[in-house]
Amino acid sequence: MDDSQLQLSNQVCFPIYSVSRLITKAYKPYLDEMGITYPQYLVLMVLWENNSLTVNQIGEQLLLNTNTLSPLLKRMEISGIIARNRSENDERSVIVQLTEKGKQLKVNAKPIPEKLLKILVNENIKLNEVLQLKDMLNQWIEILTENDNKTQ
Amino acid sequence: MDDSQLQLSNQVCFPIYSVSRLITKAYKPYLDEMGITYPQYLVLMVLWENNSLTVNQIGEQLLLNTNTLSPLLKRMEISGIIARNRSENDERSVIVQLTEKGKQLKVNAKPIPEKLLKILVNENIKLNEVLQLKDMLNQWIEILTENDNKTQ
DNA sequence: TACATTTGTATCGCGCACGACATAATTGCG
DNA sequence: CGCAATTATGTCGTGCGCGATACAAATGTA
Repeated sequence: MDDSQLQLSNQVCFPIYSVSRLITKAYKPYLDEMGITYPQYLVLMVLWENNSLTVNQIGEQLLLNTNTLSPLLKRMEISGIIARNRSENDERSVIVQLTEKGKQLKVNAKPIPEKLLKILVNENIKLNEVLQLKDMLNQWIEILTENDNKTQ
Repeated sequence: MDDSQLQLSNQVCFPIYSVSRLITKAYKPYLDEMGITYPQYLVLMVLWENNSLTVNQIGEQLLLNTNTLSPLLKRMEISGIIARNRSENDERSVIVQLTEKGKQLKVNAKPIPEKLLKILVNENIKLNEVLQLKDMLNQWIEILTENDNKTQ
């Protein structure tokens, strides 16, 4: 393995880091109108599909721990888009549900994915390349999650 | 364009966000030994190639603004791996340089890229796919940076 | 039934990111 | 030259991410 290949992980990891930040920035103008942030948008996407979830269940889908989610959900509760209630079956669990306002935001959010796609797909980057990328990233999520579990 | 394609941007953006965080986590055990964080590692990589740079020059390479870099560089100065000095030519500029300790860290960092690559490349993800991904991400950086400049 | 263990959530502290804004040095232009 | 505009850096406030830790509820087990 030559030196350029040894540096390859840097040559891939840094672009992922940058693109991730740039994507969040690209979403911002649309999310600002809705009064939410990108991580809050992710939470909403999960809740629009599953009206009622515990904090842990949201965390499993977004790969986030409660030390990130708890304050984030508290902010979302304060802005009136979700409600949090202790489960009656299991007093440890907190049930997160959309408020009417939270449900309504789905309408505002609908045109967002297409707008982003129009930025990301062009004459140089084809749709099928994006699909390939998606599959590869999902494989990396598996690998890296497993690696993370081993390291802990 | 059908509904599944409309959701495609979400299906790509979220994995990028997750993989970015998981990669930072994967680097952590190695960087912890060196007493640095992932963003600080990025700064060091730039400085190992260019012994003396202004804050802005580092920011151009890492796509970070001074409101992120200034406090980050201050922490790196406190931990003794870089030095910051006002330029004599232009009193506005701050010259960032590696200390002896900062230069030494390059030796410790050398084996890291290979370790990461061993995690990221396996029987399912081939090296040439990673190279393809790298090119695509760099194109996205261009597109998204341009988009960001337009929006500002 | 006692008691250790596990589970679900939350708090704390620190280090980013970044928008908004401030300040001083330099540059450009009439 | 004089002064507006630009440039380089920095501060402040807010919102993540996450390791370490706390704590109460539930579970398992002798």
